[in-house]
Amino acid sequence: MLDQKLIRENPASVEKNLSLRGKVFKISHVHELTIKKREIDTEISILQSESKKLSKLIGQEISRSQNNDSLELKNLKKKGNDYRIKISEFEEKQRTLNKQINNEISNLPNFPSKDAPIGKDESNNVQVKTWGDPILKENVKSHWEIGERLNLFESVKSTKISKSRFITLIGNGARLERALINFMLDIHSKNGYLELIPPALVNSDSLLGSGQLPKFSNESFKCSNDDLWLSPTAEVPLTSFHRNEIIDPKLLPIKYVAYSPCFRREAGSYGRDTKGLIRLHQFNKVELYWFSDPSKSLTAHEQITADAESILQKLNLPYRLIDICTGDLGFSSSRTFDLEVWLPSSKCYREISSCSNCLDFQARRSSIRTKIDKKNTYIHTLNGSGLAIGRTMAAILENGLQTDGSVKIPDALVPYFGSNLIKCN
RNA sequence: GGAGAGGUGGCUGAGUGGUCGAAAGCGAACGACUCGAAAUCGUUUAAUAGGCAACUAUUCGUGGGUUCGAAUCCCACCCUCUCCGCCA
Repeated sequence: MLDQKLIRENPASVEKNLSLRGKVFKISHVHELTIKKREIDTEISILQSESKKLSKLIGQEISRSQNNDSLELKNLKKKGNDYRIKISEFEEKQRTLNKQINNEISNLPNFPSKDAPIGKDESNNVQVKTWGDPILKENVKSHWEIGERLNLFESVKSTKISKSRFITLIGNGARLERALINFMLDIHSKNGYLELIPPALVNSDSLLGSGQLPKFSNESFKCSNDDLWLSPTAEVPLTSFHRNEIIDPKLLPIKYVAYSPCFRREAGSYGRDTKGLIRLHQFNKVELYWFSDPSKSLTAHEQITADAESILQKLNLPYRLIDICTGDLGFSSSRTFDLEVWLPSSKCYREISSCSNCLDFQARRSSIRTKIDKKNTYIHTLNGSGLAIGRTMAAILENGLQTDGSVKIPDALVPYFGSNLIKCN
């Protein structure tokens, strides 16, 4: 959520900042509404003040005179009634205005950071660095072919259970998934993150707080009988874990690592990544999350990204770091570094982690503050996948494929998986 | 799902129509006493919006309503707790 005061006082700078996203944002309408609201607020405040004084006077009058039916009292009450009617008229207007303003502002995305590369879409993203040596061989089997051959997962049967884009993990596939989750949780815990397993169902306020609602209701699954949604990412429950709180500054930064299943409708992605583990309606993810002192979120952003990278390095998976350009930034983010892992079969890097600094955007939506110099100040929130489990498995299968069709398990994962090889039957 | 109880400031908890934004206690901060500390005493101690400030307004789960005036009365909803039932 952008600062309403800023919209009211400096609409030009708001439009200018938003336009970095490569689209035109017209905020003149909200701007007018905020000014109107301000006038009405003042008007109401004055009326209430007078009405309050009058009520006190009536109270004093009654206790003094004992005559509850005097003409004077009747006149005073009549006057008070006039106030009440007038005030309720203004309040009606105020309610409508508030609704309109909230609607419009909660649909506005965060400002891109000044440090983010300027660009229109993903083609303008900037590669910052690469790590490891990508395998460049012809005819490398895709991870779904490998998985099918080794009987690690099953998608056709899963459409019976649910529909397309769901998967059932089997045997070593299930075990590898479990090993990856434990491995990542352990590493991050050792690095100072507190482990959480949050609810997988979240209410509308939670989705609003982290920025998935109101704009992206189409991208999450909704429970029809309740105000509950299947959480698309642990970022949602983690943000709301501290919603409506004022956090003791001594506790900052708060760092959480959370395992959670993630559910996404993937509307509009028909025909893309239809096979394998890359794009599913349900997938597992280990998420990193920081509540940071506002003055320290830039270094926090570097740290959270490095923490996500450390998993790829320990698994010895080649990857690159991408600085997302202003036009490709997610709704709540001011700056995002994507980690993309090398997939030999498609000879390209695929997103496996997204590390974002949302500054005070989510904190304002969720009302999460801390005391700085005795003033309540919105904290900064950062999130990063550390990592998406399914995509990590895909990368391990393709990068670890041996000439005999077996798959080598990265050394660091062996203690978790219990074997250094997935053999062909 | 059935029956009951309840949601008040950082916490405990009083308050059933009129200076109640709210007693009291705890906690916290500051000061006095002390070489220092404990104890004691004194003062202070909610948030939000607007304003440079004085101040004004709002907020007693949420949203409506009654009234000149609502923490207090009415309606709806949400949540929590206890017991029973069901259940991993």
